[in-house]
Amino acid sequence: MPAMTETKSITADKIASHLSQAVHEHRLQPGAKLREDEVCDLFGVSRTIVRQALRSMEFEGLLTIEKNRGAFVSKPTLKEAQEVFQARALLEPSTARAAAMRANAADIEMLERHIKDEHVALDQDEAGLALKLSGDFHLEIARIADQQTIEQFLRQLISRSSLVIALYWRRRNALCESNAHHALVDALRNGDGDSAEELMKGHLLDIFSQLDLRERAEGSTSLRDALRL
Amino acid sequence: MPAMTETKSITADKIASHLSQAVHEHRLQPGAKLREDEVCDLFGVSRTIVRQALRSMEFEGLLTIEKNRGAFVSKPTLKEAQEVFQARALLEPSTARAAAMRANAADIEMLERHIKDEHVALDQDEAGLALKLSGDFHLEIARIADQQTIEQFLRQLISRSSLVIALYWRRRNALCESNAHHALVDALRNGDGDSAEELMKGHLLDIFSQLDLRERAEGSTSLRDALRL
DNA sequence: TACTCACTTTTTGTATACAATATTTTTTAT
DNA sequence: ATAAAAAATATTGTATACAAAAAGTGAGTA
Repeated sequence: MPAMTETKSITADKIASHLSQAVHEHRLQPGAKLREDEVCDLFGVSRTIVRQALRSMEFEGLLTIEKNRGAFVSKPTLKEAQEVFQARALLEPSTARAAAMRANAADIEMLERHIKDEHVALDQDEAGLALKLSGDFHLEIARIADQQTIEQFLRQLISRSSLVIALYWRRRNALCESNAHHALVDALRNGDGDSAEELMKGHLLDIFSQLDLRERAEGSTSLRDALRL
Repeated sequence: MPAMTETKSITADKIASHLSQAVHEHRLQPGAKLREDEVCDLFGVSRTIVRQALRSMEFEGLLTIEKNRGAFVSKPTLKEAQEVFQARALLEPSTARAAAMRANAADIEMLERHIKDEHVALDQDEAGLALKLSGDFHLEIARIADQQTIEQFLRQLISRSSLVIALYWRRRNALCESNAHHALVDALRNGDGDSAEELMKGHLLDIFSQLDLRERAEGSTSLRDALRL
């Protein structure tokens, strides 16, 4: 259990956070099963805590728990995929506008660092990490907009987006969005709410248009490998 | 707690549902504590199940669980109240539009029954029940629109709205919204998406404008809490 | 009276034991 | 050899026991 060492209090939240990261980075693929005992061994806690973590991930939409069968990484259907991006299209543009009105220098700097990290990840062929960072970028905008309720919904939507992308993304290697993110940061820096809103709208449409609507084959992964523990 | 007799399988969901209903109907007020043992006795299950139920209600925003202190009915702050209605304003109008495009005769009939039940509840001075039914009306529209993701968010938002209303509602006895609901049903029946969207937008603004935005005097048990912080 | 400190009781947090269900393996019959 | 049935194993679901923390109680003191 290398990574998880000697942090005295391993809480359900931390376990959920680790597992979520693995799902976001596509090290745990949709359909993968998370056995309770296995997670217990990896983190050194009892099933009580692990079950809390899994349950919270179910609420976020990352896992689907089937009674008496266990917890599996969710496999969003096509309809769910569409709904996720429809919901994002309703929430994010106006949030971007609000963020443009509130962003300060520190916010802008943080966003730029985000984009830079994303580039680094892509250069190192860490597509999963880049995807995670890209999602965080969107969350960061909600944080800047100071809209906690929407941020909370967005967290769920972005989690599900990650699953959708794992299942339906057309070109695995080309995550070309950094341009859009750059333009968004420019709009925020200039306090240009109109542009920010429009750019976000277009950006979401752009992502959605790159999804492949056919059903995808499954992949299976070892839990231990996926977590790199 | 009349109903919970006999049923062989008392699941966490059912407990959460019962408790949620009580919160929605304002029989359980914001700040009220839900002791685990008490709920156990009421429903005749172990704490394991009760804790699941409480946890799920926390995710929905109905409860706030404080470590080592217990579960309390949430007390949304003013900012949260505003955020809830801002989020609803983003999600519900376009959902109403979509519903207008899809509603069939059975849907319309169900909505009309809803309104009728609401009237009956008001006539019998069951303001809490009327409020619950009013929330369900909004959820029903999301169901008709066939937008499960948005429906799920709306469920949380309406739950929180109920708490907001418990804390910030101006005139306790006048829940005058049935007119707005009637007009909405008309628009849905006519398949008039534009009207449905506009009516919903206005309806939400109307509700929000009836909230009292001053901080509320604390209720019975909360003095000790206030001093503590 | 008002306050504090120690002690007792109550309540929540976690681990574990046991029960119920699902899965896998073995056995048996055709 | 294949397929069905049965046993064995593995995994999840629930209850309970114990630990840790908070809340409550009361004696003692200024």
